[in-house]
Amino acid sequence: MAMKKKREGKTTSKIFDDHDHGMCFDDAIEQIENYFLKKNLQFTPLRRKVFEILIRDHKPLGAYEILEALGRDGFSSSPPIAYRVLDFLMEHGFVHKIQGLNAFIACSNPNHSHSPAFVICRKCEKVAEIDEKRSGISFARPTIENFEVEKTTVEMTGVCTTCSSVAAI
Amino acid sequence: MAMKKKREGKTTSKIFDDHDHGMCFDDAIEQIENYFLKKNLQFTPLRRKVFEILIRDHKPLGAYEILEALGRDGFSSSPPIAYRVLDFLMEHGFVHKIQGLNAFIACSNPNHSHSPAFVICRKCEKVAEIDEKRSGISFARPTIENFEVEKTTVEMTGVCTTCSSVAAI
DNA sequence: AATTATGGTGTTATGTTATAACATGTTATG
DNA sequence: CATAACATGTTATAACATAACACCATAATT
Repeated sequence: MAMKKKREGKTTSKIFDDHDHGMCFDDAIEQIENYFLKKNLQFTPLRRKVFEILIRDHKPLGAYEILEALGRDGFSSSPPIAYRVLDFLMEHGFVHKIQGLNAFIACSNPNHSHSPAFVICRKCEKVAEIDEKRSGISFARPTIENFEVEKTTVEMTGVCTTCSSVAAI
Repeated sequence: MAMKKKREGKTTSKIFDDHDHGMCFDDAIEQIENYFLKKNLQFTPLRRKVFEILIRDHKPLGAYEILEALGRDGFSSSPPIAYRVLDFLMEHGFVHKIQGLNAFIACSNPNHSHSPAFVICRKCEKVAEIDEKRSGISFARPTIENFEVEKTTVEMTGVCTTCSSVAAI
């Protein structure tokens, strides 16, 4: 059984790590707890674990990678388990799907805009979530005649400076 | 064997059909022929057929739907056939992949911007390709510090007025 | 002309991602 | 208590995609 690809990063460009990860982790957990409490939603052990797996790695993980991690931690690891929890967390904005990678990532700033954009390095597969202001682009809920936009997906694929400085491909 | 979903449209909102399809078809074929000629690329029967299937239906088709159509027309219908041709046509900008649907669509305006945006009705699954000016959003090749953007994916999912006027879900 | 390289297509097998359908337990509500 | 709503578990399978290798045609090289 061969693995398709590795999702491993090397060192990173600035855009990918301009934050204090310890704080990010604690903050994120606290935020999601508060949110669930306020909304009367259950932050069950399974949901917590899935979110922790994602926020801990702080990188996009495929559903089956999450399942493996769940299995290692004593949870069930049949596919629907992951997909259901991921759907739930996505509904509430704490997880996003990176379409270009078929992978999932914890939201960097669940308080902020809910029209995030992602910058994806196709070499190291690191992903940065940016908001409108930072990206210099405007895309949230544009007005389209005869159409009600509910969700906007923006993904920018390319190469980070760290990877481009390493080798040419 | 159950089908997952149908990709069938009903009547449409303006944004989805503001063009003359007969002209669109002929134009598109002519454009791609000229392009291939100019670039010294082979517009083989298989490539032509795949493009025709897509431009004829003028809606997103899954790779396996394309394969079925190829099979009906006497071509091989094993998966790599479709994926290879689709990759080729995408490289040259005549086909786009709709990430949100895992489907492929012929490019509406191969001459224009190569940073298209797509408007996708989640009910009828009709897709419209729009360019920056029309969408009122700006996204092509934005400048991101420490990152070289190569490709930008923009997909707006929602409900078209035709579908929203039919029923509430 | 023979040789080698390149490009396009065909085929088998398998990898990877995602969902349907149904079962079981648990908590909230009438 | 009954029942509804929600959360998780399980089996099976659908849907999407690629690896690896085979074959043939045409072009470039010797």
